[in-house]
Amino acid sequence: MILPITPTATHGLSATEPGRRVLIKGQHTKAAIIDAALGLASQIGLEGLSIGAVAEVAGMSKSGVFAHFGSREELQISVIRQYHDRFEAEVFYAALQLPRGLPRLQAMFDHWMVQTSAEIDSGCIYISGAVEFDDRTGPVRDALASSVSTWQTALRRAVEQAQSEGQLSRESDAHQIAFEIHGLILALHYEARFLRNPGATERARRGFLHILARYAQPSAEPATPATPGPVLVAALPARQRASKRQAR
Amino acid sequence: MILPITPTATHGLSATEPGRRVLIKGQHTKAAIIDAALGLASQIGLEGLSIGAVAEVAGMSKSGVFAHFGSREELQISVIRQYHDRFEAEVFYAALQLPRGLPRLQAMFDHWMVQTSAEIDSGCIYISGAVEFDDRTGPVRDALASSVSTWQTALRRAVEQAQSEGQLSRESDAHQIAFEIHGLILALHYEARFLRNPGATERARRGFLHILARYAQPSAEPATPATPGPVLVAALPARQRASKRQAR
DNA sequence: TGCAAAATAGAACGACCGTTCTATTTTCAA
DNA sequence: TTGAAAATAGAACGGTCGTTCTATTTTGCA
Repeated sequence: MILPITPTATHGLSATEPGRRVLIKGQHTKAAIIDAALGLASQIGLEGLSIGAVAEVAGMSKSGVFAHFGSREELQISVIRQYHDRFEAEVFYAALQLPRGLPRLQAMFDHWMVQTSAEIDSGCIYISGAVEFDDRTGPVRDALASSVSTWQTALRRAVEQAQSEGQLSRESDAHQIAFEIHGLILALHYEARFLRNPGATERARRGFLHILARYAQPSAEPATPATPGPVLVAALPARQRASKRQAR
Repeated sequence: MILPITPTATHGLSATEPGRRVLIKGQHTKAAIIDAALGLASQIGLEGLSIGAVAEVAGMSKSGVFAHFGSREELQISVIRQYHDRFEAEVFYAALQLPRGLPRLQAMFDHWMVQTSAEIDSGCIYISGAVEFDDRTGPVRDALASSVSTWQTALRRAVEQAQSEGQLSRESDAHQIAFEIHGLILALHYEARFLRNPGATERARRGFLHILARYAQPSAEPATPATPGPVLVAALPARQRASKRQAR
């Protein structure tokens, strides 16, 4: 999956010959700045990102940081791009190792949950950013929306594959299923991070199983949700990792 | 339902005798300021609330606005209290007119959806505020969290009543159901307000019906919750007073 | 009507912001 | 080793912010 975000000078092939590159020092520094900025933005939001604060964390001067980006917006976009890459690697690519259909969809949700749970302390810029750039326009909002949309499309495709595999009802609406899954993640983030309610993780996991049960194969429509029993809960292995590296 | 928010000088019984009060002009002004501030905070968030901007909207001087609150935090808290009252009236009290159990729960969700849909343009401070005050402490966060918790408790109680009425499975977890409903509202807000995806409203509505079906009492009529029709929504008179004190 | 109290305005403060400009230091190919 | 280019620092700018202080106007009971 290719990023829809337009790449800029980030990718570090340095001049002279194409093919031979020496990572100039400035690019190491820039990467370090972006890491620091991502950490900061996760906590206080993209809007809270001040160049002075980033400079302090990175151990540089304001103007030193600024020179790498040319504007605060470009710094914010770099942070979004970095988050996109990380999210893609740890949630999307990691799940691609499993066979398409339900296992892959389950893995996507699991990794998404792991990511979100890790962000209960750090914060998620896909969520905070959505609130901050609700009614704004411009390149930062565009980068954010495009990044989120890419992920949503991938998730929806996984649902559709589970339908083609005959594991989810073909009559159901993949958009609808993705929407309900997204709601679980948002509720998890809200209740765990803001309200500090324990148990939110387990509720999100159960909610996912409910959705699967609700849309499970029986071609018949809604009504009886296939599994009348209590919760059916942790039926599947709460997490399965084939080989890939752990999230953190 | 009593606000858990500690009341301050807002409630306007003016001096001399208790019982006789003349609404002094300052209190009218203060109410107008809070209205202006709520409108502003809905759009740009509680953190974006600047006294200068509020003053401009209210047609006053910065110091004139400031004098009514003594601090920006107190202004923010006043805004939260005002939103709380409005939300309570239009979502909670309005639903109390319907018989307890499923009809009332359905009405709560409907009014919540109406409220949220109206906020697709204006924004919802329960959602934006949660992101802004995630990892902060202090009175503003406390007021916000307390207000949200009050509503969540009311929602959960409505679920429990539907269980006692035999309309939802008694074995199911009311907390879990409320969590899933909350997720739908959050997803609606995210997709409609940030991503501008059409169809989010319909998906939230369907998701709610799915939840009801999933937790329906196996014995009673499942799947068809009261009114299968499209909107059913703005049926009730958006507000009623007088009988306030019920609720428990 | 008078007059204290309340309400409001206006200017100024220190702090932080993004950005610009100018030096200085560091890097690295020739 | 040299020297141009890249990287970084530091000071300063205009702007906005919450808040304070002081002065003026408005209010509403006696």
